[in-house]
Amino acid sequence: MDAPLHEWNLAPKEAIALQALLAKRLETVDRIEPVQHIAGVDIGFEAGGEITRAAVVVLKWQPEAMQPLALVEQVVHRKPTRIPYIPGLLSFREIPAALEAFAKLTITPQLVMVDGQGIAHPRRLGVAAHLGLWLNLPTIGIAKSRLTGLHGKVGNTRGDWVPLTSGNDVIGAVLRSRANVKPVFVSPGHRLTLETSLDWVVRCLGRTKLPEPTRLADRLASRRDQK
DNA sequence: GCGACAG
DNA sequence: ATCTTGTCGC
Repeated sequence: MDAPLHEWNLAPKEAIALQALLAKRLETVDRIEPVQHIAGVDIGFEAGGEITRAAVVVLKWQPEAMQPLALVEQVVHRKPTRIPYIPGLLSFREIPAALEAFAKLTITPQLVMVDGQGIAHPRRLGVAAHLGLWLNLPTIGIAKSRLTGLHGKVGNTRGDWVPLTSGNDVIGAVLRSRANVKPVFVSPGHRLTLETSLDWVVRCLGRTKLPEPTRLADRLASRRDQK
């Protein structure tokens, strides 16, 4: 990569231009190694937003076991927040802390699930897509609400989904991950198709709304007694 | 000009 | 995201 990826304090105008450039580097086909470990990422804020907190969990994928996902590593990393939240520019605020958290891991996952959008973004570079480029790993965005795109009604059966579109493009899916609960917005980030992304999200679902990787990362982040 | 707007 | 208790429902 030779574009100024190291810039996390760009003015909004420059950040927006960089997103458009980086989006062209995303790989939209499956390029994923045999999955042995899956990471889940969740970023939150403390002290009125002054501190950014990144929580990363690594789960072992063992499809033949009764419990196919087992927690094997977890990291919580904090660092001062540099820029405010601006819709569409979330990755510039969250990724610095996420990268430092990943640097602390002893295991390198083959797949990463992120709390936020993948390509379901105005310039096709949500936080999951942006992070995928940095890590050079397949990523999937799982967001709890919509940022952009249009969609029809989703069935109420677990696994039902409808496409999330932008003009003639399908940029993601609205997935009913659990009956009677608001659906989640799934979109590929880097090195995966939407179909493969949905497969993995569904495979990682327990009886909860969020797939295990991001659910456990969320839970880890909210625990008040981590070191 | 008027809304919408991931976390 | 975060500030925050109890409470309704499967």
